[in-house]
Amino acid sequence: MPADDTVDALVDALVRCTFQITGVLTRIGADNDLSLTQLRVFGILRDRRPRVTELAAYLGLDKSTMSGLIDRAERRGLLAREKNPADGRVVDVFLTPAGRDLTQRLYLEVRDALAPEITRLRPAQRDQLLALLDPLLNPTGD
Amino acid sequence: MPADDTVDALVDALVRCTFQITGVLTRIGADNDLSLTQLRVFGILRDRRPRVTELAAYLGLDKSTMSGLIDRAERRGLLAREKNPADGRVVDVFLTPAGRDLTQRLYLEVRDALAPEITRLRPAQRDQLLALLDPLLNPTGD
DNA sequence: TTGGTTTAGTTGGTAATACAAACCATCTCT
DNA sequence: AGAGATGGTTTGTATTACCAACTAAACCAA
Repeated sequence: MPADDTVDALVDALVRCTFQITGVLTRIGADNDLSLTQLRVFGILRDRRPRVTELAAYLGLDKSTMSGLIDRAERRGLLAREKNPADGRVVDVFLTPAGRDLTQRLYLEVRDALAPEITRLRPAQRDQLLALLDPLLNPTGD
Repeated sequence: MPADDTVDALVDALVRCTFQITGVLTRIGADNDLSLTQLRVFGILRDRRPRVTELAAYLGLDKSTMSGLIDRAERRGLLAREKNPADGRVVDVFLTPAGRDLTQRLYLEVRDALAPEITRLRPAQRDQLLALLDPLLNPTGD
């Protein structure tokens, strides 16, 4: 692994960018009484209906952690559990209408919070950035 | 604020990128018995010697949270407190040699973990990405 | 079909993270 | 000197997170 200043600078920029966005997300979560982790849960449930273990795997958390997280959100009426009819051991998790509303609101808040930074880029640059982030997100090939 | 699909896609990509990198950082932290927050603490102390409140402000945390964080790391000999000679109320925080070593190792681990993704970009693209991230990080002007 | 194993999820125990409120020490300003 | 502001710690509580132990359901083998 050869020393490469650009790689170093990029690692630095990516990490700082990560913390900056995490800060925004944490703040928006806190405004809605949600932790960052719960925010992620809602993000995942937006277009999925996973079982508990799948959800835990997405988030890199233990099953038991997942149980508690779901408990608390369920008590608040934001999501619900349902036994999987095909396999009695499995519990599916999904958003309630209230949870869906909240998720939508959260998404708009995040969008509005990040928009000022994004619109600092010219439209052509936005497309460029999108194209550059893609290979970082999708480990296609390799 | 007009609807703009590119902005939406970019928000999505940035958030996913954030969680992906957070995952990497969390794993590296865990391998070294450090939480993500502690990782950030070490990152900040790498080239600073802040007072407790400054550190808390950087991280967006309460003073009291900071106290505990520092306590635990201090007990492990990774960082130290020192009364500020100019103002008896203030406590400065800084890395011990052991903490400095650990921080350096962590940095290399992060670098190695992110390098594969980065080297998927051609060198010219890396420079481009760096240039595009810059305005997101530095709210110059506005 | 019965018995052993694996899989899915919950429960209980512990440590770390995080906040708020109360508190002590020090500094600042009048 | 005394009142108020500032910087940190302490205390109490909820959440996050892990591990280990447990229960229920499914699978598999003989």
